[in-house]
Amino acid sequence: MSTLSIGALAQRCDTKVETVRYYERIGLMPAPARTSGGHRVYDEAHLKQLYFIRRARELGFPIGRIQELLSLSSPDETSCEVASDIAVGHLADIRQKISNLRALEATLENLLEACAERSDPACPIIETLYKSPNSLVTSLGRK
Amino acid sequence: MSTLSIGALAQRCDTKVETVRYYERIGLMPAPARTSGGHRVYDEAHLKQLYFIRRARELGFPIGRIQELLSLSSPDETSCEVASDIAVGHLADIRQKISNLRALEATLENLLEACAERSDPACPIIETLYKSPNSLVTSLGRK
DNA sequence: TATGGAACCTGTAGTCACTATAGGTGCAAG
DNA sequence: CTTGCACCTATAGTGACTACAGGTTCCATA
Repeated sequence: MSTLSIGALAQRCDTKVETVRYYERIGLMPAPARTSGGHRVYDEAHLKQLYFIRRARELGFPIGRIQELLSLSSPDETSCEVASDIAVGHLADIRQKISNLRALEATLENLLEACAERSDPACPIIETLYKSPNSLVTSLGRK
Repeated sequence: MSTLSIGALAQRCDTKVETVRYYERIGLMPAPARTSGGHRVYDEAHLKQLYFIRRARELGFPIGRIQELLSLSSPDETSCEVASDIAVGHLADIRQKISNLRALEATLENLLEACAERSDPACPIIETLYKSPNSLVTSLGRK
């Protein structure tokens, strides 16, 4: 029954108006009805879908994966297994990123410690960056 | 004495040729000499600078920060303090990212556990994403 | 010296997920 | 009826590259 303008919809989902239009442009949100003047008119179904999208984005799912998740919305066993697979893959990505960032963190900590303790005038950060080309960071996983 | 083609330079720094040209275009690398036919000719100084840039990128420094670090290359105390400040800021960014990712990791783990234990036919991942609009993830830092 | 093919050149567009701007139009309250 | 905010489209910008198209140069071999 209740309809929403794009601004009201965006506000309810903690999104920007431009983002909603962007989702429509890329086909992530369906095109809504329009007023005679051309303003977009949304309904409850749009609201639910935008919630879904925003929550999935909050969890870091890329838009392609969200498309897949949206296409699984008939709740049977198969779709849950597919959704789990998508989430497992995403979790693996997140863990890889965490471990890469931790390696960076350790390296930077070491460099800063060297700066604090330095005796000669050269800056250990600058010096280290100029040094030989083998990897600074102990083990960065492939992307 | 020794000079390098763009391909040789890129290979030595584990970079792609296109990336080297990109760095030149945005002013991160100086424009090198050219052969009569227009091919770029690099020297030792370019090699060192590209090493520097790639190592800093490996550490996740954004290009703007690398510009700043490059401008500090006269090694006196002041420059070391500025470099440390840049690194401290960068370290803070990294730690923020790590903590955001850990929150995501925990949320996804919970969702996957719910999928494994589910009794009704609905998929907990899909269901959760459709639910109310307050934040799924316990505490995500701003930015 | 001729030639073939790899490496190089420029310029442009695509990636991801938005964000921002310019220049205009609709709508609803007062 | 007017004001002014919300809305509209279209386009370009972000970061750090990557990829392509269509052409040119270099150099090692025959």
